[in-house]
Amino acid sequence: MAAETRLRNIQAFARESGVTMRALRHYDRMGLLRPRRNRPGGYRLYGREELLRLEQIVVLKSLGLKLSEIRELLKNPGALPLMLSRQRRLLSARREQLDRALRAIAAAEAALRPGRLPAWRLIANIVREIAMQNETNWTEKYYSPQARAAIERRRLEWTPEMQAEVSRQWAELFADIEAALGENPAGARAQALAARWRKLVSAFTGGNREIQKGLNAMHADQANWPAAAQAYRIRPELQAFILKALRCKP
Amino acid sequence: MAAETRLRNIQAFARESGVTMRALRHYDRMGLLRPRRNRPGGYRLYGREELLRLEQIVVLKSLGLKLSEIRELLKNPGALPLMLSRQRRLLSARREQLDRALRAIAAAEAALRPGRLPAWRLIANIVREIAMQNETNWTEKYYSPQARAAIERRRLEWTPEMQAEVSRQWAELFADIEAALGENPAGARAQALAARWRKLVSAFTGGNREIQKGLNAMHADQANWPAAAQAYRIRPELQAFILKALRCKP
DNA sequence: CTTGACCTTGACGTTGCGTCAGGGTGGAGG
DNA sequence: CCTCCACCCTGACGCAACGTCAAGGTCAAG
Repeated sequence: MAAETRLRNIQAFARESGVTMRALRHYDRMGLLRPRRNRPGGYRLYGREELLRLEQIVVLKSLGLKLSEIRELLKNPGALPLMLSRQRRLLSARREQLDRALRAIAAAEAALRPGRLPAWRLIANIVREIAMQNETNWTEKYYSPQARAAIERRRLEWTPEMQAEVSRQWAELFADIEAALGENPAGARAQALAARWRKLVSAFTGGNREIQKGLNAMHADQANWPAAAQAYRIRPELQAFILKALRCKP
Repeated sequence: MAAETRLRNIQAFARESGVTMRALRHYDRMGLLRPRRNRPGGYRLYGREELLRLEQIVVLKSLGLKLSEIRELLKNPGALPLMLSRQRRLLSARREQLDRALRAIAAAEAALRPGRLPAWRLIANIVREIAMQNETNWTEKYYSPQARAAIERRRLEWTPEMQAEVSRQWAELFADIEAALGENPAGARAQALAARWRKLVSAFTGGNREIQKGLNAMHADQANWPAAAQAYRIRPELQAFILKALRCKP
């Protein structure tokens, strides 16, 4: 019954701890942090002990743990190592996802900046193109295991900036092809486009024949791509044009 | 009224698009993707057009946009650049937060691995120590602007691995001090601990006098730290011991 | 006509609180 | 003693993006 030195009401405690009153009441109800309820009228009273526990809660919450998990962990601290490694894996995965999104945004912004691509559709394609690099599952159909290993190696070598730059170049190339659609595929401009195309392809394949073969097989089979990949497709008229241009000068 | 080539029921469409039926119904109800409802019986029918729109939705969702934002964006594509930059900033912030959490976990795991720190309290302290590096607000009281700028510069130079490593060393040092509490502060072991302490401090300050002065002021004033920072505190007996040891051989 | 696969809407659960709404408590001033 | 005002309490709904039943229509085949 020794009255603790400093027992505070919920408002004062909230101010000092930086946690809102609502959150404190929430933690109370769910059994995560139970203040004392000595006073008549049912007032919550928080002391030093509660402050310490709350700080542990805040730390664990900042690691992305759910409140229920924190509750169990505080009940049984022995589970800490497991929790940590589980959480590390989870956060790593989340971070990868975030990085992909950031790369995609960077690429899309790069493509928008020159003002040459107001076309909504193309933006979606750029974004996809990057996302594609991770969704290797459905490419199994077209790439040999060696080719996929090579792709994976190359992907690891690329920085996000390089990926964004390449995506930007593809976007520009598509825009330019679109603008040149009516021209003669053997003409100078079309041939310049074909050259850019070859350069970008070899940037992706790294000169690897295996990869190039898979890429060709894939493009020849566009119509049969799974629905999820439809948006990666090159529009038929663009494809026809660039194929003609590429065949002019092998 | 020209019947579209391939109109699918919701189940088939869900399979092909990789989006669950529940999600499709959700998108329908909230006006994000409205399928046709020609058939009697009120069946939802999805065609090629819906597939394209759904793909755009999926892409934007993968960028972390909320469904309501996507709806507005598809209504008004001109807002795309703004949305992208807003989203980039948001995701960057979220990534920083994630990195901090990951660093904290790495440090905590490193401290746990040697099996020398079963003490729950110390773990919390490590975690805090790292989090501290960002919460510079309350350090304004102790550090001069120049010192804070220097701290910020040094923080940017550090890789997450370096931060984790330093945190691990602090944790080990605290554990060793704890174990040596009863010994003579002038003895060989205590002096070795003092040396490690000095090395770690100078690793943090980078030899900068300004920072060191602020750090000293801070530690001298431990009792007055704001509540949110209480967990960073060095336990009094540890502090007393290490101070004695440090003073032995200046 | 029945069966079974497929479809519909409705409603509650999840997570961590924000935000009222309606109503008690407690100490100070009149 | 009464009143006032600051402070406290307990619900209860809302949000985001669906998961997960539940109860009940629809459709093609046998």
